[in-house]
Parts: sequence; C-alpha cells; structure tokens
Amino acid sequence: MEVEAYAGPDDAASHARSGPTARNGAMFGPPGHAYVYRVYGMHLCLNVVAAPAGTAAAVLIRAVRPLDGLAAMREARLAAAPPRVVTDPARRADEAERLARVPDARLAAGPALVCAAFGIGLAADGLDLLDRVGRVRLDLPAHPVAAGAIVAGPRIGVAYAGEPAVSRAWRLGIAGDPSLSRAFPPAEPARSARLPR
DNA sequence: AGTTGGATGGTCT
DNA sequence: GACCATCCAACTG
Repeated sequence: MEVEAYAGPDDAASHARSGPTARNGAMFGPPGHAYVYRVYGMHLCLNVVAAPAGTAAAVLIRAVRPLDGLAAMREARLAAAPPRVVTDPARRADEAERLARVPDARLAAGPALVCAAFGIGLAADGLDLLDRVGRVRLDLPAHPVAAGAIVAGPRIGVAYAGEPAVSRAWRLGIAGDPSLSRAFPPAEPARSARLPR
C-alpha cells in the first residue's frame, strides 16, 4: 500500500491549487468520495477526498497489494489496455502474454495500475467510497498497520511545483511492501554518520 | 541499476 | 500551445 497526500490552494503540487474546475470538482466535494482524473492523456488515477466539502484535500492511491481476485485483476488490466491493443487480436494476445508474466504483487503497483487493475473508470469520479453497497468502496483493514511500519518520502512527479511542495514527505507506504510503485529514498543519515574519518 | 523516449489527449494559460 | 500526480521497452554501463 502506498499513498500521497495533496492539499488545497497552498499546495502547489495539488490539482486544487487554482480552485475548483470541471476536472477537480470532486476534490471540493464531500470527504470519503472518489476523485478520479486522467493523466498523460491515457492513464487514470484514484484519490480519496480527505477534507470537508467546500475545501480541498485528497489522498492519491499510488499502489495496492493485491490479496484476492488476482484473475479478475489480470482481466481488468487487459481490458484497460489502449483501444488498438484491445481491438487487434495479435496485439491483444501479446499483451495477455506480457500480463501473465507480471507478478501478483505488481498488478497494482502504480497509481494508474490501481485504476487499471480494479477496473476503475472516470464513471467512478465523485462516487461515495464509504457506501457499503457501492461498486468501489473502502473497508477497514483486517489488521491495522503499525505506525512504525510506515515509511515516508517526497511525492513522485511534482518537480514542477517547486519548494516547499517538492520536499514535503507526503508520500507514505508500508515498509518492505513488494507492491510499492518504487523504492523510498533512504532515510537521511545522521549527521555524525557523514563526518569524514 | 539507471536513463531515455514514445504513446496520447484533456486541461489550463 | 505547453504541460502533465504515468508506464514500459529499449537502451547504456
């Protein structure tokens, strides 16, 4: 599991930085609802709105460790491939073969892969994730994650936002999780450890 | 192990 | 018209 926090107008890396628009509207809606957006013209990302309606904050779901429904996830990944791949039988077969080699733990190891593996589309934008009978929903974990098992680091892909947004350690993950989108940078070494001998 | 470039199109300046 | 909260294959070393 891996997430990133995005705030409101005071966070230059946040989609909410310039106020509400057609795209980010859900971010200004009620908490616990989904904010789904398209990036790079082809991928989708899922957020959980995390601030009262009228204000903006959200948590980007960057990676998930698959526990069940692995076959359904592989099917959803294939269905989420670009149209020309899904349509063309040869390319589709190639993609299915490639997906068969993807380890279970890597099926949702990235923000766009989360949407692909769970079959989440733009239709999910604004949905109430706390609705117990919703098609996409959040549940409480079977075992809570110990605070000591959580690692933090800078957010990915927000260099354009400049400081202080770039350096905020608002990317959180479970240490040692095989499903992280990528490794966390090593913790800053203690000052004494960097002194010359 | 790390870097580079292509795919691809909505969104905002 | 430039810019992306990305992913993957193809390179370099």
